[in-house]
Amino acid sequence: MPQTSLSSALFTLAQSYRVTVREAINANELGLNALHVRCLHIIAETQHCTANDIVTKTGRDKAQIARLVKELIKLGLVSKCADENDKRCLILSFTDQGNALFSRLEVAEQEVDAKLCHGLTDQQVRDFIAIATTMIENINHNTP
Amino acid sequence: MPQTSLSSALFTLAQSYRVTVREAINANELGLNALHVRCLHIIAETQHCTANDIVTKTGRDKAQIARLVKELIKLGLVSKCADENDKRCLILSFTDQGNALFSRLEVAEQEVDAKLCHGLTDQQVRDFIAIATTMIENINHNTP
DNA sequence: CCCAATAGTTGATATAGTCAACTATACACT
DNA sequence: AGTGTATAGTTGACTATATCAACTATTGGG
Repeated sequence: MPQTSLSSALFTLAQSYRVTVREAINANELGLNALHVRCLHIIAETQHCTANDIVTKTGRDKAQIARLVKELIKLGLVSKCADENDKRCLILSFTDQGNALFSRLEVAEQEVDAKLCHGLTDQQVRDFIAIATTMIENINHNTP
Repeated sequence: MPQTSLSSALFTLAQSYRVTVREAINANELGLNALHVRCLHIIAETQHCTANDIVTKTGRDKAQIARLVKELIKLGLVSKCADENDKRCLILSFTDQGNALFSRLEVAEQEVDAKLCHGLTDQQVRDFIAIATTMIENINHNTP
């Protein structure tokens, strides 16, 4: 299955990636999808993370994020509580269960990443991410 | 919007790419989505292309492809006719209209690609595609 | 002729993403 | 104070994408 053009490489990779993550995650019986996982990461790495932080960092529709967060809460992984200073903001944080699961997730992810990067040097992976980031910026910046 | 991990770079890029292609295509009033476009490319580059060729090259569900092809036919871009030797196989080919549209599409795509690759050298783009291709192979090969 | 395999189609359903309207709070201002 | 505007989040309705399973038609092999 040779890949020639940029668009088809991108499209195929995205598709394969989604499928693989889903498999890895289903295999781990977590009942989460790739976007759930991204949310968990963002919550983990953001100090008093709000739903809006997730919206800006993912570029997704806020309705989608709202529902996603609701699911995470329903699953008992995340809890929200209103910010002292601004009651509009609902700060998201992990429950104990969430923390435990996140550790497991990190392991699963490392496996996917390792599989993905097999045969590539660290430098290649870094370059790849850098170029992808440039492309993302190119797309987002001048959307006329 | 800084991108750190491989997974988030990939995921964001795929999302942005889909949105951009859709915009470019809607802007060109073609009424096609990114997967339609991939199908057209595959039909263009494959000698007596069948629906099944598209399935294997895209990795998508055959039901999805069947409906997609049906749409392309309904739009008058593609026609199918049974293979002489094997009447199960329906060979897909462009109509005149399809050919005309495909040319327009190529122009639109080049614009998206150019936008995406702005500020990157040819070598970087080539490397990027090569690495993406390796990743795709890594994912597809040993799916246990 | 019967059987397993293959190409494609279809229906039902699930998942993901989008749009617009809405509530509630916050902040700025005169 | 009260009024307007911006922001955070929620919800409903909808469209688009993707997946599964059952089905038909055809093929090639015993």
